[in-house]
Amino acid sequence: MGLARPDLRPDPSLSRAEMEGLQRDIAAAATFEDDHGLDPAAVAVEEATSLADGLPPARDGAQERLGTGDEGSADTTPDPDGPTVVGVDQAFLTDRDGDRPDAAVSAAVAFRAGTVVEYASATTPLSIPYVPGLLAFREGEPILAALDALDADPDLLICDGSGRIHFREAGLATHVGVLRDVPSVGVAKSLLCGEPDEPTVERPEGWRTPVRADDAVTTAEPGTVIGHAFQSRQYPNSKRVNPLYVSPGHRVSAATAVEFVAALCAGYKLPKPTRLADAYADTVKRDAD
DNA sequence: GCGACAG
DNA sequence: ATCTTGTCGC
Repeated sequence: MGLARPDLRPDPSLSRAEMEGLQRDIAAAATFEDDHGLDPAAVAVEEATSLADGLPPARDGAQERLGTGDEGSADTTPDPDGPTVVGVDQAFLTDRDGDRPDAAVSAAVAFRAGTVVEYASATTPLSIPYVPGLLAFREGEPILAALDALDADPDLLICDGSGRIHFREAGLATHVGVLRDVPSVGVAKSLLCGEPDEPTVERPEGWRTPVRADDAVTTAEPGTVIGHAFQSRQYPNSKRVNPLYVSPGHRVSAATAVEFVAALCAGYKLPKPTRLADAYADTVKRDAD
């Protein structure tokens, strides 16, 4: 599957102003409404049962297909032809004294009927530094490379970062979703911009509140709902867990984006596709040492 | 000029 | 994001 919008693909030599202009074009091409035909219940993963949450062995190849689910058991509604949800995340190799070039290890983990069906990864040299608001220019290409290494065709992408919760409504999830024209959702662990309707501290599991555009969001009317703060996990006692900030990437509404994430967290803070992609990227990274 | 800012 | 061991709690 190639790019749906090659005209919106960033050139590595863009100036900052040009990157921001491209983000406005990407936001204009994005759809923040439901256009996927997916039912959150159909993408749900099994609730955490025991300690059976392992990873497969990281092999030399860039990808690996699994014939049968190797984690958990698809006892409820084992629909082999159900929608494919893909989680993407990255690990980084930093340049300690010129030993090796800076690089990103991107991992994509595909789920169907609540279980893993494929792992893929790609290692990409990094040139652009991290700049708040321009994350997609650093991580977008590496993520697309990992998706290229995946045989599965994603029906929904779960990205680690913001989507519509962004200065120009074009965060990482929106960037990747629009370029591939795949429904996508952004899941961030901290808030880039916007204002939650209510304070988010010490909320019970399952709690959520809208995040509205504030003055920092230059492309939306102030007050527009651009995402949600969502308490995916909380402990009865002791330490408190921070909420997630969920926002539409492309072809998903703010309300449905939270429903997808709620169906994918299964008792953990992060969606399972994200957790496994994170762990797989780390595994591949370690093997590179 | 300062603040504030996903990963 | 990354540099890093143990440790407290469910």
